Amino acid sequence: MRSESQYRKRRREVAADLFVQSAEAVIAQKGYEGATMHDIAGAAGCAVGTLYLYFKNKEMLFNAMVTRHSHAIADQLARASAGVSGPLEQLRVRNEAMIAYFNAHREFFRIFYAADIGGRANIASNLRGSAMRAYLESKALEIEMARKAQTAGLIRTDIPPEEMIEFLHGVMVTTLARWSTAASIPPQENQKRLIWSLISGGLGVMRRGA
Amino acid sequence: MRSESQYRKRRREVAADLFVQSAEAVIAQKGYEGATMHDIAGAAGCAVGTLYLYFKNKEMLFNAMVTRHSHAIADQLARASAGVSGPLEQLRVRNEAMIAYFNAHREFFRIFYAADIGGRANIASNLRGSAMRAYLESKALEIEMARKAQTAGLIRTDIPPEEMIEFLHGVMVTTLARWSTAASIPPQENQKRLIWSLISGGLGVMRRGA
Amino acid sequence: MRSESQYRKRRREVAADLFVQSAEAVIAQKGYEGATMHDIAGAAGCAVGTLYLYFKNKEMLFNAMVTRHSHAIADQLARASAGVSGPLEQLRVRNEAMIAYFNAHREFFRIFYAADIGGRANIASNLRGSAMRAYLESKALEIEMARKAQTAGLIRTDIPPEEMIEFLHGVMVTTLARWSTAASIPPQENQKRLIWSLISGGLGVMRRGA
Amino acid sequence: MRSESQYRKRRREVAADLFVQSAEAVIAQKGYEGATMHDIAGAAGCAVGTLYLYFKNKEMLFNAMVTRHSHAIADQLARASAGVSGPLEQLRVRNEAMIAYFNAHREFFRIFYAADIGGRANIASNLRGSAMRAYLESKALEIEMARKAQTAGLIRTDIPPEEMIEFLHGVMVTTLARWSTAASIPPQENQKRLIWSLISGGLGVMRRGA
DNA sequence: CATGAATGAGATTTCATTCAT
DNA sequence: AATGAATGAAATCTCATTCAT
Repeated sequence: MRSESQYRKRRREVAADLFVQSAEAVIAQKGYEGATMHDIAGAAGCAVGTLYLYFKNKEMLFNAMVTRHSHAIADQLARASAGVSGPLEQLRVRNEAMIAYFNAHREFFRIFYAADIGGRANIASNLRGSAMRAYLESKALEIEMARKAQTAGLIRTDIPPEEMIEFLHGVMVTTLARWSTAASIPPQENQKRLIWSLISGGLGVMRRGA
Repeated sequence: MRSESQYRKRRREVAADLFVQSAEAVIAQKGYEGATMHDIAGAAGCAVGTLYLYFKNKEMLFNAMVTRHSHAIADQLARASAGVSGPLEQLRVRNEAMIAYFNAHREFFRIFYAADIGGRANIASNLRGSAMRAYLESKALEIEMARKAQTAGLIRTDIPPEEMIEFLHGVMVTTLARWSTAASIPPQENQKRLIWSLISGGLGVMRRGA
Repeated sequence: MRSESQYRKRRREVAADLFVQSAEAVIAQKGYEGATMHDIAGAAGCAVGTLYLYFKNKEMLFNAMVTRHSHAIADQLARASAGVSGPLEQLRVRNEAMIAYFNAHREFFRIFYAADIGGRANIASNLRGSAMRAYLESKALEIEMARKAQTAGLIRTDIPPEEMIEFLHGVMVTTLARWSTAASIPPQENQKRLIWSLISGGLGVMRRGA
Repeated sequence: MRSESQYRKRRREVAADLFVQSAEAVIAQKGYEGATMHDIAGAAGCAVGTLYLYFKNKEMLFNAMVTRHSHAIADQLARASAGVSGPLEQLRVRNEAMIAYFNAHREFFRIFYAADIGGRANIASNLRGSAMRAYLESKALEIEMARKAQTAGLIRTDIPPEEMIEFLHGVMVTTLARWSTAASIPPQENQKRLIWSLISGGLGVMRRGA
C-alpha cells in the first residue's frame, strides 16, 4: 500500500520532470508566449491533455520550471560554499558554481533572465512562491558574506553590500546571458576566471598618482 | 509641390511618433504580447486601422520604437563625448549620458532589456535593422576607446577591450533595469557615481600584500 | 455627429437582435450547452469573432436573449390589460396575451422553461438582472389582481392568491411547453379557451350533493 | 453455478444502483453537462473506468437513472391505486403517491423536469426506452380513468380526458418543481390538499348568476 | 473486476489584420 | 487619411472515453 503510493509518486515526479524539460526547450526557443501547449506536448511526446494532468495550466508549468531550477541552484550554491572558509572566497565559489550550473542548463537561462529582468508583471509576480523565496534567501546570504568581507578588509567599503551583490549578479547574469545566445563559448575555466576578474576589479582604473 | 510634400512628410513623422510613444506606454505595462493593437490605438486616441497606415504590422511598430530610441541614444552619446578628450573620460561621459537617457525614458528600458537580453528570438532578430547597426557602431566606437585607454595605461590590460565594454554595458544595463522596476530610485548624480564606481573598480578586492 | 451616433446605435441594435434570434434558434434545437458559438455564428451568417463584438461571452448572449423576451412579454401583458377593467378579466387577457406571444416565439419557450424550471444554477442565477425584475414585478401585479378578484367574490377564497398565480402560470407554462414541442397545435383561439377553461374550473369536480 | 450467477447479478445490480444515486446527486447540483464522469466516480468512491463497466457511456448512465425512477414511480402509483375504487378517487390517490415520491426523491425531480419539459433534444429523445414506455402506459391508464370519471358524471365533460390528464400532470409537476428548489416546503399533507384542490376546481371562478 | 493515466476532439475566447465606407 | 466592424486562425483548456496494468 505504502510502497504502491510511493511508486506512484515517484512515477509522477519523473513524468513531471520530463514535461518541465520539454517546456524548457520549447520556451527557450520560442519564448513563453510563443510556446504553445501543443508544441510542448509534442516535444514531450504526449497529448495536450496529459500536460494538464500534471500542471493546472500553462502558468503553473512555467512556475514549476522556474521553481525546480531555483531550488537546484540554491542547492548547488550552498553545497559549493559549504566547505569553504572566508566570506570572499565563499562568494567566489558560489559564483563559480553558478557558472557551472549555467553551462549545464543553458536553455533555462535565456528564459529566466527574460522573466527576471524585463518580464511581464503577471509572470514575474508568480515567482513569488517558493522559487522567489529561495532566490531571496540566497541573495540575503551573499549580502551577509559581502558585509563580512568588508569588515575583514577584504574588499572596498565605500559601497553598501547590497549594491555589491546586485553588481556581482548583474555581471554574471549579463555575461551568461550573452553566452547563452552566442555561437561559441570560452571553456568553463576561462569563463570563471574572466567573470571573477571583472567582478573583483572592474576596469581596473589606475589611480592618477600611481 | 516640394514644400507640400515636406509638410506631409513632417505630419506623418509627428503622427508616427505619437503612435510609437503610445505603444511604448502600453507595452511597458503589459508586455509585448499582452499589448493589443486596440490598446495601443486606444492610448493614441485613434482607430486600429490607422496604426496600419503607419506601420505594416505590430512587429514593425515595435521595431520603429526600438529604432527611434537606438538612434536617439546614439546621438546623445555621440554629443556627450564630442567635446571630451581622453578615451576613459569619453567612456565615462557616455555612460553618464546613457543614465540620463534612461531616466528620461524609463518605460522603454524594461521593454528593451527584455527583448535584448532574454528576448524572444522573433523580436530580437528584428533588431537587425538600422537599430542594430547603430548599436553595433556605438559599441565598436567604445571598444576602440577602451583599447586606447589600455594603451595609455589608464586601465588594466589583462582583459580584452571587447570584454570590457560588454562588462561596462552589463553593469549599466542590469542596474538600470533594476531601477526601472523599483519603487524609489536614487538621484541621478548618485546613480552615475555608483555605477561608474563599480565599473571602474568592481568589488575592489585588496591585494594580499597591500 | 449626434445623428451619426444614433445611426450607429441603431445598426448595432439591429445586428444584436439578429444574433440573439440566431442563438435562439440554435439553442432551442440543441440546448444551451449543445449550441456552440460556431453554430450560432453559422446560423447568423457571421464569423465567431463577430459575436464577441456584441456579447462579452456565451452567457451574456444567452442573457440578452432572455432579457429581450422578458421585457417584450412584460410589455405585451401590460398593454393587453391596460384598457380592461375587473381584476379577473385582466388576468384572463394577460393570459391570452401570453399565449399570443408564445405562438409568435415558440422556440424561445423551450429554452426558457428549461432554464426556469430545471435549470442549472449558474444560468438561472444570471437571470437576476432586469429580466428577473421584470418577471417578478409582473407576477406581483397579478397576485394583486387575484387578491382583488377574491375580495370582489369573483373567485374562490380558500387558496392564497400567491398560490393561485403560481397555479395559473404552471398550467399555462406546461401546456405551452407541451405544444412548443408538439407536431401540431390547436388554433390560437382554441388554445386560449382551453387553457383558461382549465385554469378557471380545473377538472370541474362535481360536488357530491349536486 | 446458477446461484453463483445469481449472486453476481445481484452484486452488479447493487453497484449500479450506487452509481446511479451518485450520478443523481452530482447532476442535481451541477446539471447534466456540468457533471463530469470524474465527479460522479468521485461521489461514488470508484474510478472513472469502473463506471464504464456498468454503463456504456454518460448518456446510458443518465438513462438508467431516469428508468429506475420511472419504474419506481409507476410501481408506487399502481400500488397506491390498487385497492381504491372509483376512477376519480384513483386519480387522486395516484396524485398523492406522486407527491409522496417527490418528497422522497426531491433531487431527481429538478433533473427530470429539466429534461422532460424544456430538455435538450438529445437527452429527451433518449427517454424513449423502457422509461418512456412506463411513463406512457401510466398516462394511458390515467386517461382511461378520467374518461370513466366523465362517464360517471364525476367531473366536467367539456374537455377531452387527454387534456385533463395533461393538465393534472402539469399542475403537479410545476408545483413540485417550484418546491424542489424552494427553501421551505409545506408539510406533505398540505401539499396534497393544495394541489388536489387546484386540480379539482382551478381558480373556482364563480358563475355570474350564482 | 477495478483502476486511473493518457488521449485528443472540440469548445470558448482572443486579437492581428483587412477593407468598405 | 481615417475609421472600426468584421474576420478567422490559433491558443488554452476540458472531459468523455479507452486500455494497459
